[in-house]
Amino acid sequence: MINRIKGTQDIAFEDIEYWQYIEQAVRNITFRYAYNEIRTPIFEATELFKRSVGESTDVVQKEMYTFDDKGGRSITLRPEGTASVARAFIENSFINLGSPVKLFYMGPMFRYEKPQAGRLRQFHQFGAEILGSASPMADFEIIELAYEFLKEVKINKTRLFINSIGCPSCRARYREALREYFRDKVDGMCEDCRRRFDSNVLRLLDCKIDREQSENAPNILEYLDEECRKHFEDLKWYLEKARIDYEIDPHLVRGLDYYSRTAFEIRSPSLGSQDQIVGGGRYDGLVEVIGGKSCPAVGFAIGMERIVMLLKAEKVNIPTDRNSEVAILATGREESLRGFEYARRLRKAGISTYVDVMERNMRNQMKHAARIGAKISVIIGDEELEKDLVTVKIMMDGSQYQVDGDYMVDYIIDKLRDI
RNA sequence: GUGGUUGUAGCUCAGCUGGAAGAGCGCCUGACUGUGGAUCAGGCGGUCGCGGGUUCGAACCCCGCCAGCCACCCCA
Repeated sequence: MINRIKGTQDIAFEDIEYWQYIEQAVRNITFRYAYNEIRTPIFEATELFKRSVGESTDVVQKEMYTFDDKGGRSITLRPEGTASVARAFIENSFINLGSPVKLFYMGPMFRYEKPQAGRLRQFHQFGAEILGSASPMADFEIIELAYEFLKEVKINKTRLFINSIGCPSCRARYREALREYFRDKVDGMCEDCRRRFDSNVLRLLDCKIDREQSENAPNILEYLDEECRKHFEDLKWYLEKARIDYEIDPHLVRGLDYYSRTAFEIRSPSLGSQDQIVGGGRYDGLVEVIGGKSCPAVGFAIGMERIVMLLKAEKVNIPTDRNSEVAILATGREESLRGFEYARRLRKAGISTYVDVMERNMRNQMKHAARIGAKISVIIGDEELEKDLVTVKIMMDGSQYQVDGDYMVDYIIDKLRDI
């Protein structure tokens, strides 16, 4: 027996309905916000992710699926979507389409991590990006879009956290202040913190073990320069006016290197420890880092399996169109031939039609028709064959009607309307 | 990557101190001569996660590995 790869999943039947529901919501919301879909390759040159995500991040250091292809090129299965979008933006000169460029994507991402509920090695993200606008209006729209998406799929109990991590120069000053603050504390802190003191001081803030140590730490918001502060104030103003509740979390430090100024997350109390469903922020430096002309940008990514988990946890009703509408049951060779003919007519009329292909008796065909949720069964036995009739059975109440074969399709369309 | 926990039929799970692999549900078939969700009967289906070891004998004990789950790390 060959099993699926660790951290991957097969999605079918009941589960696939959640995905189709979510994908439909993505299409609805992005259409209404006038975003354009982009599909990039799921693998890219390794260098792209090293440069954009950041050499020092966990994603690049230990979570990438990287291999050499037969030409000796280092290839990596994309661990996230933004880098590819930025690359495509530069490579195809989308900037000439007029700024800003609003894009969305959805699809599989790959990270070599230890799986647990809500965290997989192949997982799926829906993301949106605005490239070309430095305005807090763009930050606002991105957050609003994520917010409206959650409303669209009927997830309610979420909390939005925002922060600003400033521009590189604010951050440099803040880093100094943090080092000053932690200098005499770090020896008593956990091993990770001691390591991060040098490599990434900001990360000391969200250490769960040494939480109390950072309680009185300097707040990054007090180290923002005038422009960054204004940007953050404007974003908050738009959020407040739109009545989108937010909480400021000065410890919110996004993991990926390319973020600047706005960082935000949406978390849900209905999930376990993997409770973050949306992560996003501004990444004004990214496009330049991977070789384009400097271009401000902001975006988010939403974890689709976490949305599925939430829909289940919150018992959101998912519409289903899985049931076939009509099942064709025939009792013999000639009858079956006629059955296929009638099935073609029904399908041509756009009706989902199931044909039994098991050569079993009427009872068992009927049993199966009921099982798959057929609303109507069309019975073709020797009598119907001879008289060019069909017997139409309404499964819900068991009522039956003999109908001329030529009128069958119209008759069934009519009946389906009432069911 | 670290720690904990679980793994027996498609699903949910029994299986005593180590002594012939089971039930319910589902699936297929029949009772029903052309009619479903009911009943009854029969059948298919298991290398007991995998591999070693201990033992006369292992689903059960020991070791390793694999996979799921939980927490950490990190993140969506």
